[in-house]
Amino acid sequence: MADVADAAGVSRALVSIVLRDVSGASDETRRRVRRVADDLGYRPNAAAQVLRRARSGNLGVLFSPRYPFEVEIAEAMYPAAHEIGYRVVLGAMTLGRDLDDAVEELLENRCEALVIVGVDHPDRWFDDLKGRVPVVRVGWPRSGAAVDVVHTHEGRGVDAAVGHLVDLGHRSIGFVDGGGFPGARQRRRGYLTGMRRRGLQHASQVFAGDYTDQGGANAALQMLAGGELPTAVITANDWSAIGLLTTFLRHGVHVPGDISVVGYDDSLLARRTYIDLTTIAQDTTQLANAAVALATRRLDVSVDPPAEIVIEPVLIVRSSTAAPRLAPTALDTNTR
Amino acid sequence: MADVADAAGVSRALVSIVLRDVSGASDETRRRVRRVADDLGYRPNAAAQVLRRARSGNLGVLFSPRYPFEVEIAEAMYPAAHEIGYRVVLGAMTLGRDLDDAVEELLENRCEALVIVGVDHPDRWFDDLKGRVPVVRVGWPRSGAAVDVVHTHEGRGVDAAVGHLVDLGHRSIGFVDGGGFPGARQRRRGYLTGMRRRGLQHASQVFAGDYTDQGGANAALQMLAGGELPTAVITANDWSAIGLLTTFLRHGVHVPGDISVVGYDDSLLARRTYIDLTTIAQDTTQLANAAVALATRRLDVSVDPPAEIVIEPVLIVRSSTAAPRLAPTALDTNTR
DNA sequence: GACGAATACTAGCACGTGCTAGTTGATGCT
DNA sequence: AGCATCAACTAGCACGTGCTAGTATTCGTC
Repeated sequence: MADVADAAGVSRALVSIVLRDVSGASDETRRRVRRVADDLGYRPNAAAQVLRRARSGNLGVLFSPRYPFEVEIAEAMYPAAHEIGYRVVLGAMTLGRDLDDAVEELLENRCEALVIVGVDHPDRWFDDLKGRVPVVRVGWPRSGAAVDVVHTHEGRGVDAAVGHLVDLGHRSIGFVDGGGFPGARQRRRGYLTGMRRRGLQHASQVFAGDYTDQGGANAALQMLAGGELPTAVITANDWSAIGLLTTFLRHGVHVPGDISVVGYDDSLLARRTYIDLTTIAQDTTQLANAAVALATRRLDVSVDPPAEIVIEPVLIVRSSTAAPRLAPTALDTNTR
Repeated sequence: MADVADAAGVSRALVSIVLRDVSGASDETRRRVRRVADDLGYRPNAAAQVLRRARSGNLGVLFSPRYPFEVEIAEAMYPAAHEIGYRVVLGAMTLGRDLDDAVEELLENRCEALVIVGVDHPDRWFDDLKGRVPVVRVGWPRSGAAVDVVHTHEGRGVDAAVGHLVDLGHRSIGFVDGGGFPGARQRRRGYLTGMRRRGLQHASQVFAGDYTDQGGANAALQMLAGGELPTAVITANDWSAIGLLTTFLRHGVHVPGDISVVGYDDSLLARRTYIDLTTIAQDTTQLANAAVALATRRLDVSVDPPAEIVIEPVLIVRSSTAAPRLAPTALDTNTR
């Protein structure tokens, strides 16, 4: 900056004024300083800016790159944060780099608030962290921790899926569970409640799962081994649905001919024409905007009661669901 | 830091000495200062450190979250960078946030070097950028730009795949192209050369693709529409293979019964038991280590000739490839 | 022509840290 | 005792920026 000032023949302070776009410089000087800065390839030093300014403008986003839905949320954080003048700092949790490492780094970078996507940790941990920096959890319903939370109304989405399938004529509807992952319990509850509400509690079947495609594949194998298949399956997320669907196809079970499949998340994969999965959409843009809103609100007023923003899910009907066949078909489960 | 110094009854400089773990403090004081720092929840200010130190220790990694293989590379950068005392700063290219924005941000964060994963841009752009900061490209073979490059020996991997299929007895082997994406041209050339070397140039068939699952799915549809299927297909990457494979399954074409499929990358998805894809492995750990090595070498000696590190690919045989059926089968392409 | 007000610009401190150049006090050696 | 050496510690500057408090200069008004 001093170089720019010298080259333009003005003071360092004036360069600062011009580059920050605040009043206090004539249009002509403004143009000259801008030109000199460009010519010299000047680039502001973010470290010095953070040091000097009270605020860093950094918003830390913690996520696991190996879970595609978390990646989608992280992506959606960019426009959401940018809109209100914050910049996103990604904190990836990968092998050999756990949550604590990632948090430590973000705090050292003076992130003003943290958005934590899909992390399961003891309430106490969140309470401790919350004492040091505003924290917003995304994708996980309110727990015992007094932390701001944004999530979709998990249960209602699954309930809508049950309704959709029942309307199509299905009665035997299975559910692939999400294990201990974010929102999984709520989705399972939504399924069980939805079935009960329609007098189908006796037809409820929950299969183990863990939000991964592999888990979905295993669930499919379990169904195939169990004799009679349900006529429809709702899965805890899209990835489970992909694994399940692919495994069914591999065994000659047609979707939706033999069995209907519903996912959850409306991830990019679900929209592919060759998958074309009926699924429950979580609006990542809305989730991200809400998360940013909560985080920045905490910065202004340190309101005590933790907030909870619930986004409405929307059922997206594609071609992986259809009416069940009237007569049960002999299944060729030995195809491979 | 001043607070810690006051609380411990020592000077600020001594606290700095203790926390940086350099000589110049007694063991007893060391312990006391450490305890006080912990009690006060002291956390070094990264901005101030960067400002004061000559070097930031930051290594910028540019990638697109929507391409899973790039995400895997980015993940692998963490241990590679950490090992030599660098910290990774992720620069994500997403919708509405292009390469230039991401680069700008990383430079403002005073990244000492940039690792650019799978970006196609004019040579001139890289040459310009290179003038400002050391740049290493990952996953893209050397181009006209005088920039350090790390990639696998693309062609050799595909050639090995052709050999594997020919050994199994295949003669009609198709290839799904990767369009203009990183390494695609080299992979296609490897295929064509591999076929020619084995006297099968007349049986070469290249189908359009773009490294996406959707592209693979389209290629499969094109093959199905084209009448006689090849007995095996090599795809430009795993995602193309997934789309292709799923589409085949959907149309009642069994893999590997009716057609063998080979991918490229050995991504996490290829390893799933329900996919179990024969594929050409790119060692992300090796790629990441090489990238870090090149980047830091540039920092020490500004050597002129751009370096190129080529990693050997390895063919991983799984269950998506098998010997072709002797008699051509009537294909039920109307199943759905 | 004097004066207040507005405009255009500058001097210099502060942010939190690393590091150089010290100072102090103890120890060993002649 | 006198001196060199060393460990243990401290004072204070510098990094690049933002911002407050200031100084010239111009302009409009009576």
